Amino acid sequence: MTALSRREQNRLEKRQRALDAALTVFSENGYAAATMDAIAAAAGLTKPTLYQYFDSKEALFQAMMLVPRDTMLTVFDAPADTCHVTQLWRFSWAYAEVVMQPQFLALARLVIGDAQRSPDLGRAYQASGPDRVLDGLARFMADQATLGRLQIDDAELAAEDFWGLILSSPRNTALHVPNALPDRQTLERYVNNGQRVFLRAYSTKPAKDLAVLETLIAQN
Amino acid sequence: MTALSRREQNRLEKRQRALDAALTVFSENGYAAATMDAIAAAAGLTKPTLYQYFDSKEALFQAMMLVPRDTMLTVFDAPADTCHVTQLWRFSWAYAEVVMQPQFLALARLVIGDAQRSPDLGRAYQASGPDRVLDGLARFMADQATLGRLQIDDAELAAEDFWGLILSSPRNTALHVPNALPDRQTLERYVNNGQRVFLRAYSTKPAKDLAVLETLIAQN
Amino acid sequence: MTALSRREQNRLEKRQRALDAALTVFSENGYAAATMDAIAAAAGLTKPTLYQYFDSKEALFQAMMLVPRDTMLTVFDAPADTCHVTQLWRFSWAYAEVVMQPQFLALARLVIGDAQRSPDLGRAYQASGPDRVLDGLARFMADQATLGRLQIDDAELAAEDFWGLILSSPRNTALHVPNALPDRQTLERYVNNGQRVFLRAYSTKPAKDLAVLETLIAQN
Amino acid sequence: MTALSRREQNRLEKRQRALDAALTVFSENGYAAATMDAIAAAAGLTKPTLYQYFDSKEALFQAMMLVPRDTMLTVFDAPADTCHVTQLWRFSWAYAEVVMQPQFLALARLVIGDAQRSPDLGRAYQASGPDRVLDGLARFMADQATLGRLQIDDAELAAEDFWGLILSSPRNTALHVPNALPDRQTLERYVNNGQRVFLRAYSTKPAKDLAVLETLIAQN
DNA sequence: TATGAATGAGCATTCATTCAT
DNA sequence: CATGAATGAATGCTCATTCAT
Repeated sequence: MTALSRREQNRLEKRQRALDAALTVFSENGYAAATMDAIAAAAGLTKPTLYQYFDSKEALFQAMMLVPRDTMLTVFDAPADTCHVTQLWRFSWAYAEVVMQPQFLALARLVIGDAQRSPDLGRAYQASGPDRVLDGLARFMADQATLGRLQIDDAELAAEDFWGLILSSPRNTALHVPNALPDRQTLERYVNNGQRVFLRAYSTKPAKDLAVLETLIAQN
Repeated sequence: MTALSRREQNRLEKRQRALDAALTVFSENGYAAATMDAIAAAAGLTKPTLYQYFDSKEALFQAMMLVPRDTMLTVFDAPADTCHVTQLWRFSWAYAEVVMQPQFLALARLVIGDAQRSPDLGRAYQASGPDRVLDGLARFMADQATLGRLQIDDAELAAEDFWGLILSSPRNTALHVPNALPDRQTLERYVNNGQRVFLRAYSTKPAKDLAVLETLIAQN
Repeated sequence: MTALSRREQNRLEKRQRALDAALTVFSENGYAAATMDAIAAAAGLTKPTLYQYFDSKEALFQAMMLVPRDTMLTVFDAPADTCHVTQLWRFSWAYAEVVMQPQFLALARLVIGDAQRSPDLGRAYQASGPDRVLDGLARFMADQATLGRLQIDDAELAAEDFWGLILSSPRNTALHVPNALPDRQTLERYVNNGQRVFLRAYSTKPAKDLAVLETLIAQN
Repeated sequence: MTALSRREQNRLEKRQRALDAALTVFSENGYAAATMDAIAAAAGLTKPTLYQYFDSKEALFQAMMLVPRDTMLTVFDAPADTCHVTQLWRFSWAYAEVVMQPQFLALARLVIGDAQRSPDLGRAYQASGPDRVLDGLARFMADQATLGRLQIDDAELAAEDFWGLILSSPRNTALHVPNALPDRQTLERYVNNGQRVFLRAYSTKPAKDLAVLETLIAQN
């Protein structure tokens, strides 16, 4: 199958090691303070070898930034038939688990910290990350409105409300204060509360939906 | 009064120029890529003079970061007698106007970008900025609950919900994409919608409160 | 005959390609700025292969420099019977055509540019190039003096005068200003004038010889 | 007078040291192989200080190249009244002494060696050095033709002939073989011979002029 | 006190050269 | 044999910081 293996495989593995090392070093030091020496060392490569994989510091940075974009998008693969409360609940946790990962937070810090220096990067991140997730969520909201389950004027705003309710607070704190990730319990407090408030404001049958939500919460 | 002026005044003015220049240069380049030469030039000072005011690059950075914290706190000076919808409305815009200022966003980007490098800074920022504002808001929420106007279990969460609903979305986008501040209309869309959703979920008299809100919106 | 060909031939061809590429790259960039990568690429070889033919950059450079020396010497194959004016005329143009070739000029620039760094190279070049040509020319001058056609004290000086009169000027300019080779007409101006002046100073029958020269010039 | 001295003087002196060091190091190694470290060391400066005087290696190189151009031009300050043979004799030696200086030869080697890499440099050198000297010489030739002392068709060519006769040979050799400058006697052989040949070809009164020349030669 | 002029340490990048395949 | 992939050692250039004036 992959006949050209060995060499090719070796290259890919080293490339990956370089990208991982880059994430570590860049996020610990910021773009300018990160040195290619440090990245090479962290990747177990020599500097010239590192340069064989990436033409420049900037190129390595860009490549590293591209990696996790897609990951974020896998978040919203909702199986369409289930009850909307369950779907929101699943989405909430899928997203929370991606977004609150130390690596993801580190990346977000990098993007934000360098937004002024490289606006393209920030724009690209926004477009390919948050915007796409919100799009998916907005489509879901619109569908549920059509089905008469949610009472929604502006699906886009509803999607943003949902995200703002479940994750904005812990994520902001985590962005400011690294190494102080909320524990599971704290995170549940935010995420579950966010869903409750959302349903109170948007559900066409709040009492019933809230009951379903509490069941889901109790089960996990 | 302050007879020793002249010299003293001169010093203070230069110090201020240095701090302003620091904000400009740091936020345009990030900590590591900002040079003391550039800051000195922007302040109209020579480098050694700059060093007379601040012992090191780091010290200047820290000093610069301390400046605007207090500003943020003035945001929540609610006159206690007014109707709660009005108070929330006033708070919303007071906060929005501070938080969406280019300078404030630039600062936040710096804090976030350097959170890993200087965790103390991030922690201090969180404690003296967001946390204090949320404290004030939470106290207000608790009061309104006591007065029977809002139906609130956890005042702290309610405060965070409010903030998450009115500003998390535009602020996040603005953090990622500088030089693309939302115009007034866009900002209104978010802020007004956030208040509506909050009242739907939390008000003891949603219909009435929403009507008040719409009046407020219409008047401005 | 050369039964071991194939392999051997292949090797020789690659060696030649390497030498050609070396001339191109070295003369375009100078010794230090030329990279083995560039030479290998220009030769259509990989670097290790290149190293199989030449032990080092320096060795390749030296080998390349040896190649064209002999070429220069073919210049003075004067058929002894012809009239001296014709012989000088033939020599002039034979030499001019070799010496003003872009490749030759490029080589000369390399030798001169690296004379301090590798004095042996410069010495060898001088000995095997200019010196040998001048030797041949000086012998010719001595012969013509013996035959009573030229009035010569010091044949060596006469040879150098001849060369200085016909080519020093355009060659010096060409050395300083590459990509600005004199066109045929300009070159004729120098070369023909040089011969005229030489005959005026050295011929025992200037009027007659100059007439012959003009005929030669007119015929070509 | 120069009140701003001390500092200013110090700066100028250091700048000069840098330029001298540059000439030494560049001419010993060629442009690419010369390192800024070596130049700084040779100048007794640190690298950053060197960079304060010259923005880049290239800038330093260019500045260094500009220095001696003017020197070359002082060569042809002929006092107009003297006999033309004497004037030519003076010019010959003035020029010979400039052109055969080790420093001048080193510079010429640099220009030639880098002509392909920086054609502008070569062009500028040609224009401001050789071309201007030849211009002066050609004007002199034209004047002498007018005065009936020399028999000249093309003054420009005559000037080039003169230069080609007196100096092209020793200079070419010196360019190829550094550290082997001709001694005074050898140089006299070329320069004096060149003048003799020139007068034989160009003088309207060869016998008389040659006698004058021999007197001049005998006196020195 | 303010400044022009240093400096030591470092960083991104490149290159001649050599293995492992 | 030839190749892709390494690497150690430089090199040009910059910057935070400090003197001498």
